[in-house]
Amino acid sequence: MPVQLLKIIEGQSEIPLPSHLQKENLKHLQEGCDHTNKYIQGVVTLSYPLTKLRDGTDFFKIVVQDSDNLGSQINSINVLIYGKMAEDCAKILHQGVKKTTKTYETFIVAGFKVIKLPAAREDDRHNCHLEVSEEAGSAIYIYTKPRTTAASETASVSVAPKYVYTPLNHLKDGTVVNLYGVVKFFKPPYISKGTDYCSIVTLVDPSNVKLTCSLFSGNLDSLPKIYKVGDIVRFHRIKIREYNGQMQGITSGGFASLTFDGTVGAPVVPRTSSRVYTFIDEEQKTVEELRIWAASNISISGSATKLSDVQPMLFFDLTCQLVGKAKVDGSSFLLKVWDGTKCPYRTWKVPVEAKDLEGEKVLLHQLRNLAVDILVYDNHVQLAESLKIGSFLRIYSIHVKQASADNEDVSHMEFHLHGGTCYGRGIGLLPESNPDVKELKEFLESVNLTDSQNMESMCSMDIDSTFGNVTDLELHLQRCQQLSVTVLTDHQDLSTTELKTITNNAAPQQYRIRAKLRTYKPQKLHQSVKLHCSKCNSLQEVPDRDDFDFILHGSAGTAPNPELHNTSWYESVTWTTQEQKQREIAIHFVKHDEMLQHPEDTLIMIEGGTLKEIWKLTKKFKCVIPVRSTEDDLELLDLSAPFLLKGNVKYYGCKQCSTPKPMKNLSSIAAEQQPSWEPTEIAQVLGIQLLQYVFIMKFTLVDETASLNAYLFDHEKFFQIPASEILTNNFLQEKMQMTMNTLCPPGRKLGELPWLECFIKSYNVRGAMENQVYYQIFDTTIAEDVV
DNA sequence: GTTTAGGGTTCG
Repeated sequence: MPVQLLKIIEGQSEIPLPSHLQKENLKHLQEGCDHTNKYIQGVVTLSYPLTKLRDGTDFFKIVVQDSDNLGSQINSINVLIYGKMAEDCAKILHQGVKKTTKTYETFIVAGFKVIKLPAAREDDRHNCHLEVSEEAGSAIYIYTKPRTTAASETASVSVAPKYVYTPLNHLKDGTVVNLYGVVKFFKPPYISKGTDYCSIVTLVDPSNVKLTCSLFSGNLDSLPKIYKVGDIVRFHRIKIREYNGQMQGITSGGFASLTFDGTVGAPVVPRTSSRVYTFIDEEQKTVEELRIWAASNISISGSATKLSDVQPMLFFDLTCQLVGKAKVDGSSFLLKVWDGTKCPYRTWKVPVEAKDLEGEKVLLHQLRNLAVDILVYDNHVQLAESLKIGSFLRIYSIHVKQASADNEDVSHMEFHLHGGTCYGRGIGLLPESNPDVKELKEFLESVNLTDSQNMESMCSMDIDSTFGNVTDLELHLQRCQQLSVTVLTDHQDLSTTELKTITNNAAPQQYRIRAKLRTYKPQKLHQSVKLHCSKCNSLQEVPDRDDFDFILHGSAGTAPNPELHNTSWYESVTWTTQEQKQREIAIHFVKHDEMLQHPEDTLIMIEGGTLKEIWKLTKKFKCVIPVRSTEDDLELLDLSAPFLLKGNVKYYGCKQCSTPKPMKNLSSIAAEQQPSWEPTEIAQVLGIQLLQYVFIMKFTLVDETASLNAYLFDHEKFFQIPASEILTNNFLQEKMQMTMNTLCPPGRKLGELPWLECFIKSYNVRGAMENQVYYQIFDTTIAEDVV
């Protein structure tokens, strides 16, 4: 960038220094300190002729004296100016010298690099010198006093210092800094609600401090070209502000960035839009060091998903080629993409009119079994419309949703890119030079399209080979340093025990361990939910809806007994259905203070209802208890059926340990000041031993010394998801699946699995022949940032 | 010259 004369100011008033700059005393200058927000002020006591270095760079040397500290022993410093700036500076200074005495020049420099000289000086010069070189950024201000010239002027010239980079734990509010960081999270550039593109980037560095930056630019190209978590960025002139008690970065004037692949060993080639940037050996070293740090401190999960690997109820990032696109309606847009692999599930086809579909018809036909439809919504539509057929994309956080259409008996997979930018949801355009694109292109070219009948044999590229360049050092660091995906909720003072020691010891004992989750059972997570009786310690499967339906059918044969209707504590309504086989239904509304309550506060008992009817009633009423009539009282159904339905949860009682009591015991709860209708309380008055929903899983844990199987027995604490709600809540199922994918990412080598810190206890189980030692995980939970 | 967003998944 050419050097510019930025400002000429009349009069003697203030020098227009940026507010973040602070004056630095010469004696405080030290090599290696961050002087990004400091300036040195003095007078130019000596200037040498402008010369050229051997490589043709202009070079200008001056001596600056700190006039406020003349008495100080060291009050001068050499300032070396390189490049176009040297030329401009020489011009201004020498012009000034002609008009006046040189000591009238006030010289201010900011954004310099402090270089320590090899030997101590004998004179009054500083034992460091300042280096400033050519590039946009920091500045030199030269101020000429008015009495010496008719029109005094302050000239500011852009100067490139050798940049100083601030670690993320040293950021201060209101400063403008240069920094390096590893990308921990990012949102690819999207169109903001203002006038610019926006990209959100969260960085970390070895100080382990995070910084989230909001980057804005009207020019897409000037935002950092980040393609994946783990990329390394260098930001110049980012403004630091405090927001909600945390530092935040935001683009300021002159913001510039470089982005590097974060892979250890990959060439250090910056991605940037600016044609001119500084990049020297020292900076290459910084990038390489950050890569090694990141390899063991940043988890890169889910980055390698291919269409052949997708699982329902998951969000994933897909690197793919665009082969078709179509407008669907105002708020959604269709992208047809492929990555050469075949999705193992039936995938949906979004109906669009042929005339609206853009793309090569022949290719689209050839790829009919390989390309998938991704429907993008809302804010992503505009970007999607602008994409060119054939381009390579990374689509972030696609939602895989299992669904079935009314006219289909088999479910299919849908791919949605929902509106908003949560979790980095968005579309990124990858250049052909991207290594992942090169690999993908090669793979796509190897796909034989005439073989489309035999697509099932096609699988994703060998994941091991993708990670082939993981060095021994990196593996070692991973073993030593990687942050755990689980955390302990107690006993933090206990030290870690190796698995081999544990398997050699007698039970019972408690241990803290650090291990990786090699595999777990059941893989189908819904199968991990069981019912547990805390009294007899039995476990049973959660009855399915057919069991309940069967019991309801059986009890429908018993007609409601009219003598039991309308008592002191409930009001009854009955009717007969108009179906072919008539059915009598009675609903008993439990009263409070002899009054009926709002439905959402009311417990009802129902006789003769079907599964569907009962389910509908649970939506409206606080609690539903299915009952049947006997000669002299209402009673619960068989305990294979839920004795209570509340919200989404069916509550069951233990057949062994329950001794059902009369329903009228409920009236004691109804008489409470504000009946809460807690399932535990209802169970208690009805003589029911309540069964608890639990997750039971078997974790195969390994460390460097051994492997052992530990059971997870969890109501809610480990996953932070209530086991009681997982079966009826699609969202929670997805959350649990994602948690397990983080703990045990599919298709990874052992070295790439994250660490888990857990407590386990060993215990003996008496078998017919001998004792067996089992292990159970306890006082452990998923780390906060995992899901 | 200011604003945008300010990470933490879902209407479809």
